Amino acid sequence: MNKKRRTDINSYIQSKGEVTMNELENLFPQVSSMTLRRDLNYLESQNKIIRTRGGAKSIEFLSIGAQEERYLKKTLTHIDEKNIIAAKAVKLISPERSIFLDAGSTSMCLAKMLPDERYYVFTSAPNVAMEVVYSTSSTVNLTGGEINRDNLAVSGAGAVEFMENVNVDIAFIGVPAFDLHNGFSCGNINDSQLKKAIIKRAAKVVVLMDSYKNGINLPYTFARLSDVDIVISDGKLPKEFLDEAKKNNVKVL
Amino acid sequence: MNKKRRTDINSYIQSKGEVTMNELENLFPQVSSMTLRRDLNYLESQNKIIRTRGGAKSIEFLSIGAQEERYLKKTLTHIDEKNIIAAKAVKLISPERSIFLDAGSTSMCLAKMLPDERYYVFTSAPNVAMEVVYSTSSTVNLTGGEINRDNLAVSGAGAVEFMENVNVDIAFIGVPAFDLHNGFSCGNINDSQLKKAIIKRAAKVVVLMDSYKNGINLPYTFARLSDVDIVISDGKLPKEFLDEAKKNNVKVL
DNA sequence: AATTCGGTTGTTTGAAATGAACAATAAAGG
DNA sequence: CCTTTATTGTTCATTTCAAACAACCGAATT
Repeated sequence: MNKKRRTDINSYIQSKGEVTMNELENLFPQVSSMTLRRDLNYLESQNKIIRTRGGAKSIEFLSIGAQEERYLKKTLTHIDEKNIIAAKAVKLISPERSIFLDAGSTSMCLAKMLPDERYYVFTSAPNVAMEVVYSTSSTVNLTGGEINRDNLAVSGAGAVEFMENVNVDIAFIGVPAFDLHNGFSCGNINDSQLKKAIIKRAAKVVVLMDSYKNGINLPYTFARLSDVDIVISDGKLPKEFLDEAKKNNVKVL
Repeated sequence: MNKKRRTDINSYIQSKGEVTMNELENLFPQVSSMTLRRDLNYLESQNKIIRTRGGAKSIEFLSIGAQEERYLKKTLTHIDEKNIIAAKAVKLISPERSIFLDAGSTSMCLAKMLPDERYYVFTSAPNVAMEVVYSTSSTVNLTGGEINRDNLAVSGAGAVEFMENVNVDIAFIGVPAFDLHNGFSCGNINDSQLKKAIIKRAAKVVVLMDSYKNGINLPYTFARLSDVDIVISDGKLPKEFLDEAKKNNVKVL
């Protein structure tokens, strides 16, 4: 079995949403269509895609209902960068640890990549929580409060209080905006307070930030560079950022 | 175009997850397979199902990954009864009200039926919360705490405390078991405490109970018949239950 | 090096599913 | 009652499919 071909086919389908046999045959002229069909069947058995007449569709794509499109758009922008970041982040996690996963599409990416082990997971996002419950054997805790329609985060007074009483080994914080002068900021006061509370409680603070977030300002600063331990990005951050990080003893991956 | 046939086909697919053409042909012997195929294509164009070779699959179902199957099984047992119950329940709800939706598959059914209005929704289930966020314009509040893998309920001390501070006009409580002697009971102490707290805070308490739950005992009683205002069931409850309900001034739908 | 073995890939082939095109039927409107 | 339009049924050529077997590859064993 050619594993690479199968993962290639899968990523192609995941990025395009669907394929036809003809497409695949052009894409992989070296292999026979029977083999491609076998690959599709395999991927279907793994619940990655579903077979249709003359091709296949991505399950990810289908599972996103019409109403979710607004959120979907955000999920899909810069998806490659987010996958890179999440792949780096998942390496920092080991079983039986207590981890916090923020709300947002990058964290969701990370949640999907978690190996099926037992962790103690805290999160403020119901979608992340469900993903972790389903795909790992972890204990999952969710902060309570009102759900923000934009990023699906639960926040508010209750959430802050909840997080003030837990110890986390490693917290993964999504970042809506960063600016050298104002630090990490976001557009919602509740989210900002929750992030602050978590950063205070976490032994290690890891920030997930794709390079498009750099140079943007939002109203509420929740952390400075000096407050975090590791910044994970996609390798396209400018030199000034890297210098400033080094000055603050922050590792950049 | 026969609209009823198409909605029938759709609900059949939604409840079973998938169909084959043969199945449909047996189900609708009056119509030709070409027509059925046309129906499937139509439903696909409406994003209700996706066509496969020799049949179709529910989109809802696909979004449920392999790991979710355990929960899925519960979702699918007695699905008709649950739909009947949810349909009755949704009639009790009007816009701008503050409502509580319990965890569990019956509540999830109810959530899916909510018209797109603005409510103030409180729930202890992240899947219910997401459904309501996506399909209505409501303000959605989630209780915090640990997620129970069996029923996807968030419960624990935090959840109880959270619910003690809110006012709900109408609470829909799912029931795992009922017995004339021990009242409504469930198998988890945390869930039981949360249900108790909600019943205390709700102006009107509505219990969603399919008839299969009658005559079963579980360790933790969270309410007596006299504590609730309305019991919604599927019309298959025994006379003794109805008598007892009348004695306690409980309406049975 | 030759042999064997497990697994993957290619080819042939008959069966199944599909949709186009046209015929039949039902429904709607004058 | 006739005309028009939409839906449904039937036939049929085309496409897609997987079973079965053959060929191939690579690794382990002799």
